[in-house]
Amino acid sequence: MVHTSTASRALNGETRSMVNAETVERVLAVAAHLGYRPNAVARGLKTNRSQSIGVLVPDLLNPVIPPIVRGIEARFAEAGFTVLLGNASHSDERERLYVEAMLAHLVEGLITATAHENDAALGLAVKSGLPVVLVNRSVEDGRFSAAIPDDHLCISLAIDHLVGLGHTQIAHVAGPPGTTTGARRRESFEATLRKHRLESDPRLIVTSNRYTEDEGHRCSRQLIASGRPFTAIVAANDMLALGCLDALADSAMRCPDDVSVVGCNDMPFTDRFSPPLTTINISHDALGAAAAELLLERLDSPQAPNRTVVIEPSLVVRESTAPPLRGRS
Amino acid sequence: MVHTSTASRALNGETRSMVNAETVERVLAVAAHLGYRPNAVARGLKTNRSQSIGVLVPDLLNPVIPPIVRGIEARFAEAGFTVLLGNASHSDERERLYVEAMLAHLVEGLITATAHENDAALGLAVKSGLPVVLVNRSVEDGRFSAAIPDDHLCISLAIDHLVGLGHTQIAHVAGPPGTTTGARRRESFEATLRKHRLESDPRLIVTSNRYTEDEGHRCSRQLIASGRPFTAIVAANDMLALGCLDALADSAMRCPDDVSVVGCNDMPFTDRFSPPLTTINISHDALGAAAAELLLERLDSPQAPNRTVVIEPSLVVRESTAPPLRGRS
DNA sequence: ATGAAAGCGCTAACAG
DNA sequence: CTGTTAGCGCTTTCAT
Repeated sequence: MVHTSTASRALNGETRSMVNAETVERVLAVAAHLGYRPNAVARGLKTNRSQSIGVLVPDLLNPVIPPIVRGIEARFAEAGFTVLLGNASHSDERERLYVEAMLAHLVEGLITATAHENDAALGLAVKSGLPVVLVNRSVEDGRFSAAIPDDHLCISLAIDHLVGLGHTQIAHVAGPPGTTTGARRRESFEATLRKHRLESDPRLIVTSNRYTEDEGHRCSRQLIASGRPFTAIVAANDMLALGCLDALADSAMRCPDDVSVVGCNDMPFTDRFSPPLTTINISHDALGAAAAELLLERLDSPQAPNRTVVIEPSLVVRESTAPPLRGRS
Repeated sequence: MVHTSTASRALNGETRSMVNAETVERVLAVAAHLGYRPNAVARGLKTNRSQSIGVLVPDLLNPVIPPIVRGIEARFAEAGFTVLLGNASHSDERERLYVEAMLAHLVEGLITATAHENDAALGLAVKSGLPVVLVNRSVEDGRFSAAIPDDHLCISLAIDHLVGLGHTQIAHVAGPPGTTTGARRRESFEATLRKHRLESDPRLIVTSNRYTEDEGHRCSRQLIASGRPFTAIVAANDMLALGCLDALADSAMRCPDDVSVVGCNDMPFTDRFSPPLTTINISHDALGAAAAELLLERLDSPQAPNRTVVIEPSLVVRESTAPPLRGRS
């Protein structure tokens, strides 16, 4: 027979060295025989380490989210952590509730893809001393580590491509200004046009309120209704781009013959749309994996300074872009 | 001042009635003031109720999975439970690891979309006395409650539609035989053809090994190579249908002119494919919600008999189906 | 190298 | 109605 503390030491890899090799073997054998499973809850209570983290997402149905979650989850599974998932459904209230629940379950850290300005839930997490890493979206202050795409490069790849095709009248359907992706891509849009010495007409920039097809549709209609000529649209993401395609079809404008469209994200099946969408590929898996790595780093050394990992996007040319037709405006 | 047990009783809705209303108020006020958050881990240790459940999925990147998870998660969030998510990546080993981890975290139940024949992880969960509910896929024994689509209706809706259009030579790209969706849909395919008094040619049924585009492609090529004439394909799901579309294009056969294709699931964006895919809509949200309800039921009354909730699918006609061309075979 | 004892934060039984 | 006591299963001093 052997006492519980010895057994505990034998079972735990970190303390195994403290105990006689032979005893270790005996304990392990008996444990296996009994189908003993250490109780993570009891351990967590004692050690304050639940071996779990929280992952908060705005909407699982947004196609960019599952690969991010997968990336996070794969890395943490490897590290022996389980993932508590919260789908905030774009509700601040539910977001807060999830953070509360995760805190109650003593998650050791939180990765969130929900960050937006004045994020109360984030404030709560920080106040409670919970390590937080941002993924996909960031916020402007430096309180967090984050894994984000290079928003500027996303837009400049799109514009460079269009300019290379000969476009000079390029419109932008911008993302929600409360998100860094929305705000930064919009800034980059204007900056990149300037770089190409193209005029940036404010009427050719319409801002969406959400990243949805409907909003893309509404914004594009507004663009068309403005009467300002344009031969290409850069949409802040693929969902908006889809809405653009619909609006063009409504107005009997052909894509890419009359208007080229570039999306962003390269979500699944964009290659199968009609026309197949030219877009900017972002590896959302890599985003998730990088966020996981950042949080693991932070758990390891809580004092380390915040870091931002920037994932580099790439242009994917398909059939929604073509040179502008001559003689049209 | 008031003692911890009184505070505990005041804080807990179930026992609140045991304590003076005025005291309750004082406790609540102080708790709020202190930002007190009950420690779910400690409570779990004492009560053996972790207020969490496990959700095991084969692959988050499969478009039918996120809505299922969302459905489950929404219902359980409402009930005050958190969700531990495990992405098994089609690996039995990882599946087992997740079940172990979830057991260690004392989840109160498990919902899994990974069920397949000889599922070791499921066996482990059952042996450990963990309530398990199956979603999307089922297994043939009666050990589990399950929320599944009406597989037979899925296929008969597809075939009825094709027969209505005039097709008589209908092929089937079947799903993996180890899954109930694969096996049952295949049986239903043969049964429904018989119902219509159509010959079921074994060479016009090809079985895939996984629900992927590639497998759909491979199976369709095999169908074409067989030399047997057919004017329509019923694919066991949309991913396989996508592969069919590709294989037809490879062989310079047009869809729907030469061959009609029907998928199953109505995953996101199927309406935007070229051609837009005729398919069978299954509400995966409802599947998830039903599974959640079944597990909650079970947690409430552990002795209740197993139930299977069957979600009714519906036909969505788009442009990948048309009457067969006359004079062709 | 192992045993003994205490305690993580909470709740449940038992008094009072 | 409220306080006291004990203990969930584990880890961690502290002794031995």
